[in-house]
Amino acid sequence: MDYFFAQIEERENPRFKGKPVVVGADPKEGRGRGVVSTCNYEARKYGIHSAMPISKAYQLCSDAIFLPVNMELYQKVSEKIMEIIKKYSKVWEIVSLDEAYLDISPAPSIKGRGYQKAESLAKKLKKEIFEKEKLTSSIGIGPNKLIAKIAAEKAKPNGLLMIQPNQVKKFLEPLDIEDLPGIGPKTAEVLRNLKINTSGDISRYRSKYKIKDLKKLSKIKLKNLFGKVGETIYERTRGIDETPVTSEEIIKSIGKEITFEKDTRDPEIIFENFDKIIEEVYKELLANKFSFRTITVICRFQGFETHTKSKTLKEQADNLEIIKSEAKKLLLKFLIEKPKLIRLIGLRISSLQ
DNA sequence: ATTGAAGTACACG
DNA sequence: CTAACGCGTGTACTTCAAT
Repeated sequence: MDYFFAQIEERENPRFKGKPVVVGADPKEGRGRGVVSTCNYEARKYGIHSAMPISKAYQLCSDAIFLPVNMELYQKVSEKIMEIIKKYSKVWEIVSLDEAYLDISPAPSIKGRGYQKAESLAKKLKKEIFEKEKLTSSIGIGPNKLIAKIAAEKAKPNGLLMIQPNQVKKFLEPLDIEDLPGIGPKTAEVLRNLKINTSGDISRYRSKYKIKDLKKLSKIKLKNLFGKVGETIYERTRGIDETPVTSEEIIKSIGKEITFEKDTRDPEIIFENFDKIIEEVYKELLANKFSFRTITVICRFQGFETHTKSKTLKEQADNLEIIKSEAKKLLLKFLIEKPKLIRLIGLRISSLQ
């Protein structure tokens, strides 16, 4: 879906259309501590984007319409859209509230017309979502999930982009390395510092590293630099991805965390919030009828220094009292061994069953 | 040599 | 001129101890 949260807000309140809309934390006149969840394209003209600190977004455009995240609403809309999407293939995968894959590979017997069929299905799907939900979407079509995802990204907003197997190389090579899923800021920085494309050709004049340049690195080199991720990068730069489209999802952990309005050492504030977090995690655990074995407490101090402490029990447990006592022991350890002000506390349970 | 626990780093929406 | 930095979840890696 295109700029999903902000687009829903526009739909619910048409007065917002044409104005910059930012969904996320409260900017509090520039002192807010949160980030932007999603913003519309008008807001993007000011340089605002997802995950940007809300204080910076406020600096860039204090006149924008800043809205809180109404997750329950987005969840409901998402469910309706996913019901539509699922009708288009038995093989589907929901990735997030606003993203899904469909595997519409034709049976081998009717191969050949696959991409034409895919394109007409995609047009129909976009149309149905728009008619039923009044929201625009973008679809990428490709020989695998990797290519479909990048194509969808490039098609935004309200677009459709189909990349057939013989077009994959030409499609990928001119893209920035950050366009490749799995290459985040850290990996991109390490790659930039390799200066792979300063060997005297025209690439010297390009400001950004392209996937074409990345392809000069051997699989061994990438493996040495980034381990397993490096090998995946090697495959992906060549458009290779065999991961299946699958709807089975296994929850591996449940957690909650909270950032305080101000960094604090006040035990009232810390423990009141921690109790709340424990209750919420426990509620989630009950809702899923899980048991757990590992409890992890997260503590972020002033200056963003983040640590975890965890305890794995001898046996599976599903009891609130055990979470309470073990989690508090772990949190107390933090308080004892570090005198710094605390920015965030969190709790996660894992080894679920 | 293998396994598992604890802790960290990074990615993504 | 620079820094600003949520939340929930998953994967992978390192280190160290126990089996």
